Amino acid sequence: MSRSTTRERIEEKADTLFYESGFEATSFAEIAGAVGISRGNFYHHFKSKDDILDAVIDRRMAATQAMLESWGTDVPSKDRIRSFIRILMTNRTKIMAFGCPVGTLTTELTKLGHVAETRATEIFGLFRDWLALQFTALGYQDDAESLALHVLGRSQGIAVLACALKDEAFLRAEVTALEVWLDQLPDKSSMKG
Amino acid sequence: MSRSTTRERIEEKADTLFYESGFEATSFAEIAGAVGISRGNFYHHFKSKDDILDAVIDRRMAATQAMLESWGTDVPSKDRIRSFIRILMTNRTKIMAFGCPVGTLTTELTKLGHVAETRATEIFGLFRDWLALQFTALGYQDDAESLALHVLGRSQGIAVLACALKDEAFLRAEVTALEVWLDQLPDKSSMKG
DNA sequence: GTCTATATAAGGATAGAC
DNA sequence: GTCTATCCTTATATAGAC
Repeated sequence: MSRSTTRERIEEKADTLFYESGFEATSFAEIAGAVGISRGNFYHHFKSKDDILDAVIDRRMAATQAMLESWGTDVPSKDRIRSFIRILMTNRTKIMAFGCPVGTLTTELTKLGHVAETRATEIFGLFRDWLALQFTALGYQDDAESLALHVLGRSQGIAVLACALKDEAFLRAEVTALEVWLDQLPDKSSMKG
Repeated sequence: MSRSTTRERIEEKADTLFYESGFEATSFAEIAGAVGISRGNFYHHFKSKDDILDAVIDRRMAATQAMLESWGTDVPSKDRIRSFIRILMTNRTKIMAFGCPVGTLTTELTKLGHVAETRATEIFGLFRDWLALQFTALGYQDDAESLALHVLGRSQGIAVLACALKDEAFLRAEVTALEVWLDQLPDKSSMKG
């Protein structure tokens, strides 16, 4: 039973700062200040800024995996998809302030031409594959991936615009619209052969 | 008949670089290099980096206005909305490489806590108001703004995900889906009273 | 209006004492 | 494992010659 290590605390604060201020705009000084250590100590735990970015992406991958698993396998597939859509509501305050952590990071890394872009995009891959699994379970074997990307795309659009316009009413209305779309999608899983 | 001034050429190159590399990651040296002038000359035309950002936003506002006007008033409203949706197809190469210029700039400025965020968001406002006008013309007086934001949101989502995944098939499929949604929206403009 | 030279600050990264 | 001190580079911005 160990309390969190310095390395973990650095990852944690960097994760938050990268999300709220962006990767490039976040300096070592700010991370060090947030953790409460000196800049020099920093390099005992990470060898470069790219190194900590890798660690943050690892963290987010693991957190995403854990979240998807927490939504279980014993509930109806539509309820699991609904859990995904509801993230927008649960995290609405942060989303309206800073956008979606996944979308905004990949966008930034793309513009920077950063090598970690590919790894950041893999977080989208986790959501896509998990959603595709749910749509497959609903009987949409051939369209599972398109449907997964549709839900993912709609969610990203809601996050971008809700953040730009600081419009919670828009966010709520679009989440409801997406849930209605899901409700109306026929469950084909019982139709065999 | 004057050829483009140095100031105009700076705005032009800065506009492109801010889009492709991001505002913060773009240095004066890069802009100066692209224009073919020295860094010192720069400050004869703009007093700061924020000053050029203002000019770039002005440019984009004007370009947006001009584009919306170019779509005319003498064609059916649905065709005008379709013109908006088709931007995603027309600009698909750039969108898949760098995302939507409006969405990515507002997102970045939000994270930077930059004062120009509000002005950048006004570009979304131009699209929203113009789209709302078209939906009003279709007879959706009460829902015009929600419908406008729905189209704007869907478009932003398509841009973010197509860029992250570099997936043109996804972009094409979602543009088609949005056009189908528009086609199926009943024209209520003839029902008076 | 354009240039070179320079001021000033900040950021990433390293060395070495404790 | 943490600190202070320092190096190197880059960035914004200014001064002043041409």
